Amino acid sequence: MLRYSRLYKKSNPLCTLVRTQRSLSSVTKLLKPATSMSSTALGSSSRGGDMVFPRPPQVLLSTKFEPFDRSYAVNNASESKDLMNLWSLLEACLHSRYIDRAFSILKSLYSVKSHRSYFIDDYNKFLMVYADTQRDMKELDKKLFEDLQITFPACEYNDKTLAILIHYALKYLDDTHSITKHCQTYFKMNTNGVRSILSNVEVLTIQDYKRLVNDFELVDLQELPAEIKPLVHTPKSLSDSLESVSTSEEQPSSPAMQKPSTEISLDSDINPLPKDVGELLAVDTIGMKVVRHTLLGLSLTEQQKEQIRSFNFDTTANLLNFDKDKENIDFFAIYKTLKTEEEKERFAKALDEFNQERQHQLENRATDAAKERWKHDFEEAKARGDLSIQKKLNVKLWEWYNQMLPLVKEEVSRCSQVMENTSETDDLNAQERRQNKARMDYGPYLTLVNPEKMCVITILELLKLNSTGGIIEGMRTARAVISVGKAIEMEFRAEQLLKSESRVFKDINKKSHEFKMLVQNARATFRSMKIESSKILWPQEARAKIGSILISMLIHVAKVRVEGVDPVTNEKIHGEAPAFSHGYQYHNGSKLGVLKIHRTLVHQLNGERLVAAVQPQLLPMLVKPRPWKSWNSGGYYYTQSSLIRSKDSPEQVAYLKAVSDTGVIDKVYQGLNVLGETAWTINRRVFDVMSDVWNSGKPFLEIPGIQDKLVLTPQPPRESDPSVHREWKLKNKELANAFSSNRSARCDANYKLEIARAFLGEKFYFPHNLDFRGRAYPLSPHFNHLGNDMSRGLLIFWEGKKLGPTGVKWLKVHLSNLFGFDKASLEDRVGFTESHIEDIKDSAQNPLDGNGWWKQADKPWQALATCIELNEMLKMENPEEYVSHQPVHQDGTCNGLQHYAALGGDIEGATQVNLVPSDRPQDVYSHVAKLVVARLEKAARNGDETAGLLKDKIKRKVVKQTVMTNVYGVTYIGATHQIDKQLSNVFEDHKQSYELSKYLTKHVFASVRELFEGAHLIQDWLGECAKRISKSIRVDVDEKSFKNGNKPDFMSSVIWTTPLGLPIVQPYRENCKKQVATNLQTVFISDPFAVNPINARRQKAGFPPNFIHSLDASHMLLSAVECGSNGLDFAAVHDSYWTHACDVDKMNVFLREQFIKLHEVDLIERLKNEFDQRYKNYLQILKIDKKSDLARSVMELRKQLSKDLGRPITLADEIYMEKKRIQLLESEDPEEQAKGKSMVTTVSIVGSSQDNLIEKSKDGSCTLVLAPLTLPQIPPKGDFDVKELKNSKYFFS
Amino acid sequence: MAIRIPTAKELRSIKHYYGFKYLLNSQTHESIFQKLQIEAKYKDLSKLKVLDLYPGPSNHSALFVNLFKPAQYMLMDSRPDFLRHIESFTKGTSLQFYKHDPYEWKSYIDLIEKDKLFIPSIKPRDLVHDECLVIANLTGMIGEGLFMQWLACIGNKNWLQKYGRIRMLVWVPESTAIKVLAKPGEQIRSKCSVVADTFTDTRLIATTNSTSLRKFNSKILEKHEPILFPTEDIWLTGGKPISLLEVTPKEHNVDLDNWDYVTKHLLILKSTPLLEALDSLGHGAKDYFTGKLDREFLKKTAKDLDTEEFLYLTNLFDKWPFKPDIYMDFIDVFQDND
DNA sequence: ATTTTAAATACTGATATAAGTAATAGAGAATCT
DNA sequence: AGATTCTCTACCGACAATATCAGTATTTAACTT
Repeated sequence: MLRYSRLYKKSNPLCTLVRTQRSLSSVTKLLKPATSMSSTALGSSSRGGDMVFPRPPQVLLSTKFEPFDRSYAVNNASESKDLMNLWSLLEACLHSRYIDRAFSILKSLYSVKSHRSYFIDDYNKFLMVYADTQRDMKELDKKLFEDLQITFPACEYNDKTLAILIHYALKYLDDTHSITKHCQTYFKMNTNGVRSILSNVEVLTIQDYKRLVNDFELVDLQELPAEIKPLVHTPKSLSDSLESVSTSEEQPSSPAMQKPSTEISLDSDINPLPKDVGELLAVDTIGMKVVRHTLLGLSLTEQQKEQIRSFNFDTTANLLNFDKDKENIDFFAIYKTLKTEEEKERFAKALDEFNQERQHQLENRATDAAKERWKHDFEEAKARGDLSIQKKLNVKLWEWYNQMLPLVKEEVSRCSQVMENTSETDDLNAQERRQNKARMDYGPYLTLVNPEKMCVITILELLKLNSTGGIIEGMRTARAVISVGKAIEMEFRAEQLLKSESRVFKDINKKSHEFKMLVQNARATFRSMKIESSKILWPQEARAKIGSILISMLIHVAKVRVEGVDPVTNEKIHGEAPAFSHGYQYHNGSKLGVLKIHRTLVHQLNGERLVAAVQPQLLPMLVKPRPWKSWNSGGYYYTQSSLIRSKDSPEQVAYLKAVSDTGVIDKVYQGLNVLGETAWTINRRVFDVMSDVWNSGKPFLEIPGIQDKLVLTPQPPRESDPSVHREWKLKNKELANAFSSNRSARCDANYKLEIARAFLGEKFYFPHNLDFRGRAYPLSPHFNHLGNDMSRGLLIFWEGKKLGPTGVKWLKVHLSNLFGFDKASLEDRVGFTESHIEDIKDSAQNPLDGNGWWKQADKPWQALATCIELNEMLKMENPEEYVSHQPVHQDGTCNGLQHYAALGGDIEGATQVNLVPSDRPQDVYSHVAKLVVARLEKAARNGDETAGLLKDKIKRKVVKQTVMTNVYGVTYIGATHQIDKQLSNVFEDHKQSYELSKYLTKHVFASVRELFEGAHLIQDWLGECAKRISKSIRVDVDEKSFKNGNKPDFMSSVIWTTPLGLPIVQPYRENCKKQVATNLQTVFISDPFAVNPINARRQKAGFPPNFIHSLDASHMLLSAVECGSNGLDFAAVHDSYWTHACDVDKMNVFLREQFIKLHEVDLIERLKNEFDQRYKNYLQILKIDKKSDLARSVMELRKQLSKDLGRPITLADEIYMEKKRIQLLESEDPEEQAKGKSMVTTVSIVGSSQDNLIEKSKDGSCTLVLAPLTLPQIPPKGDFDVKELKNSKYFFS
Repeated sequence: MAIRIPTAKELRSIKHYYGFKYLLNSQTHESIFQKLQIEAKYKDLSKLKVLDLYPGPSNHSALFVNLFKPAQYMLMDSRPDFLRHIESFTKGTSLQFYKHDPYEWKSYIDLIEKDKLFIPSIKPRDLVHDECLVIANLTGMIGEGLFMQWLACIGNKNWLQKYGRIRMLVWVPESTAIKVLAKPGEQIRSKCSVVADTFTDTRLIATTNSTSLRKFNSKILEKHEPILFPTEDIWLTGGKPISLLEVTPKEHNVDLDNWDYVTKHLLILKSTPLLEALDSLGHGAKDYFTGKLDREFLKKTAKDLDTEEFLYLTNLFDKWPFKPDIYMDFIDVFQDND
């Protein structure tokens, strides 16, 4: 073992860790005591009733910069980074059972003092694996004793440790007496009660619970966790089936035993499934029979019944229908025909049961499925004797797979050898030794997923990345290696979850529906716990390394038949070449690693459908997403996703984790769950039309046509002028650009259609998560309701609702809106639709052969869908009876400005964005255009020629983009470009139009400012706050960042809490990327755990829009919750809310109520209070007049101090002193407090000065001083009262 | 009559130099011209046409005219801060001034073909052009890039080089000179030194006497015996050192496209043995080349290769039946269209 | 066996790369003298 | 302290430069006492 730790030291962060200890401790000593900061929390949180604005939890307001939460309670960036790496490595080693190395990692973890109190968690993980391998209780006890007494004396066991001991006692001891004795002891040792021990469901199995309760009667049933109870003690009605089930392991396939209480005839074709899939499956197959039975029991047509009878409910064989020629059951069609609610419910239940299983398969067996397809095609080809030169793609892939597999296995076993130190180390040359050393780094990760899967993943990832990253026939190496690494990691997590789940539940069989539900419930809980416990992500470096290893193996084996021309004989010759080739390309003088795909393979890929590459883990879900319960538990079942998409910012995650389980963001969870629970299906009619268009290969609307290969223009003669050459190059780049954007557009459309096809007739859901501002996005890429018009046109609600009187109206309005006719009153919009009834009918009936009216719409596909819906409706005798599935949108009119107007209280602005009731919708863009024209006219009257030239040219369109982007803080120059784009249509001369644009931009800005005066003051205020915060200094700033005795790095990002309690951390920091060596090349990646200096510019520019977005996100989630709890189906695209036509009126009321509720509180004041708390005691650097009294006294003190110190005083010294002063002031000890009060520092002098210090006196010489961070005063608010919104029907319309 | 040489005093009003550096010591200039043996290279000075690009303060221009009285001496510059200066001091002299941007290819077309103000004679390529000389200062920020393009023009035989092998005297930053003059085996051996080797004879005529002098190839220093001048002679002071190169185009017959591809790619892995480095040339390159080259050669690295060896590899590459499409060798910049 | 010293290795940071500054030009921050 | 030169340039979803070497830090080995 000593040897291991030696080896380990050699190549791991441990050494740096130990190194930094010395310098660290001095820093840690200076930190304020932990108690001092929690007292700064905002009052006591009296949370009553419907609290929309919970107080932010205390941790958020700590003035101490805490990049990580409790388990990351480390405040040194490099240390925390090492910790993350160590954890990741520990996890990997434990999974691969490298006990010794794991133990040495534990030792290094133990040596990190700041982490000491959480060390037991790591130890427990180790203990579990250790116990598993040791198989002897005595040994285990001894080991534990030794470890805790001698090796890790400062570490104390906890209840989980005891749970582990109990579990293994139950497992390894065989006589009742010793089990009882052991367990009794363990229970007595509890630290937080027996219940706490028993709550470790990820340790104890159901069997354990049963034995503890029933057999040994060591604990009472009441002590068990709620979800477990029913499984251990089953109600009478279920006990029979349970009884038979629990013994079924001994008698696996006795037909008699498996006869369930329901009356399904059981055929004897229960295929025992491969062992590793787990017993669950075998049983579920029976479950599927139940599903079929249930479905057949519904009132269906004979045809439908026949469909169901012949449908293979075996999910391993029949997952999603990616087959073009095969028709799956159209569940949606069946569902629609059901008459009674009762039947619908029964159907839903059965479908759900079936889908539960399918979802499980989808997420878990994705790679296997791909492999099976290859194999199938290969064998088919072999059977036909058709292994011709132009092999089918899948045949090739299967061959590659088979050649790659042994290489991977070899490498994996090498890694294992190195890890176990069984390899011969003596007679190795330097090269091999180095390689082995590298294996120490990536080995633990490479051994986690089985080689078969890794091969498949590698192949799939590379194919998927074809033609990405601007490479014409290939991809960027950096992207490839990381993608493969990530995919492996994802697979590992899913596998790990599945394995441990079946471990816990393996003793259980389930037959009856109720019992199954119980198990499901317990499983969900279990999953959540499990997911939470595996919080550690692999370091980017490890991903890149294993990715590169696998890719280089694939490169090595993957060959394609190629054709070439012999330059001498000019004959065609054939040969074999690697399918992938690693090389480089230059871009603006920078090298870029490239993985080229051979042209023949690219052509083949272009011909194939993209089925192979669709990432099956991230499709829409067949069952309701797992509800969000904590920061990383929700969404898919086996694929881990986190509540927010943090941009590699540990800070964001830390703040999120801190509130995750405190209940303050429950509204966020609820809102997301509502979004996730909306069931969708594919609009088959629209799909059919699209499919026709697609297959024609011709360009149509936004679908680009099929294109042949890229043809570049021939090179001009060498001796032509350089400018000609330049033209040629540009031309080619343009061609390539057009080609690849066309290609990617067609790919994108292809993905969408493929996914839509697979989900035809299915019921599915979109799991959501949030971006860092709190806006919601579906997790499934490619195809979702946030997509383009095409995606949206394909989607309808699964549930249908009768239109009713208002529904008819709203459906008509919807169509009008889709045509861009949305500035008129609702009545006029209805009129618009009614005046096109014939067009609608034509469009619906002959979408492609008719007049194609729908194609003229702004959003043609959605318009087509709505036309079809309207057409069906019109067929009804009473249109109000029509059951509609079409989502109807209500869009905020310039939502950002709506929030700004509400914050700023601008009456005129509020009117223009429809916060004020009106009989017509206001159009802010036209209004701004009007204001601009007025300005121009005035200027023209004063003899301004430019104004005269422009004043007739100002249309809504010219200003629209600028007004819109103004909310996002567009700069003067950016806006000029936008306007120039518009004006260049009117003015021929480039120069002139640009000049005019510059001029016009000024007026547009001024007009917007005039209209939204209050809003702009707030925008400025937000910007100023962000600027000051991001340029502020924490008193316990890292000493290392005082590089040249100058300013330290600024480290504080802007952090705030949304009205829903979600903490938001702006992630903008300088990106410090480093080169990391991999097998293929070095790649340039940023370390996600590093904490870098702030990017003040982006912090400042980003804060105003981000703050507004955090508000609109809150508004959306609040509305979602409200709609959800009132039984509405709800979906949203940020500021466009969707529901059934009949519910639009209700939704509108809800969303207005929620908006009012949101803005009733003075959000800006709330924000300032939060800032004042959070950034209390932070310092800023100010420029003050050198001649002022204040400056003089500061200089005086500095002189004095430097005399005492015997050297010139630095900024660092001043900060240090201030830190001391604050420490004293916050001390418990009154004596120290008094000392603090009497202490005078440069900061205290400036702080106590009453002057307005803000950067005055530009002239005259200035001096820099430190001052406490102060934020500017909140600008005055206008008179608009948000309550007026209540009756504004055009607010969202 | 001699042209007055601008003094340092009158240059004081010029504020912006766009990063350009000029040697202002007339004495040094004179010895440079001496060393260059202008009279020997341009036998008939009455036919000599000189194009002076980015002349800036232009005191070397005045000196040149005074010394050699060429048939024509054309200055080309367009930097606002220099315009006034050049205009005023060329007035009434035989110096001509063309107010266009030497960076633009179009400027040359305009000068020669449209305005017909400077017409180089067309000379056969077997000899160096003896009636035309280009003097340029490329010490500014864009300088190095432009210099490399001019070298490429020599390869392409286009731009001014289409009139014959026109010699160029180019002021460049010292770092560029060091790079260009690197020889096989050196650490800094790079594409541009291979280009210079292949298409030109390049001599170091003069360079700043600075500490970084040692970074030059010592053999080159020995052979070329450049004139050394102190840093103080450089106008704007305090900047980086500069060097003067004499670039004499060579006649060549190189398969440029393939050659460019091969050298570019091999030099990325310039210290990796060819055995490995060659593989980055395309799918299966390693197999192809290892079959064609002997083991010892494959142990060499790209930075060790001389011109001939690069040409040999280019030839092999061209004969490769499965060679990749060398015109697809660029990256398609991701651009958003919203 | 322990300490000292030299050699070997690992790690970090700097620099060069290609070769029209893509089309645009002004504000604000960072760096240099 | 003051001028000059970089760096961006509307938010989010989003997606990325690399080889080489000099110089330093650390480890290993070699050697001495």
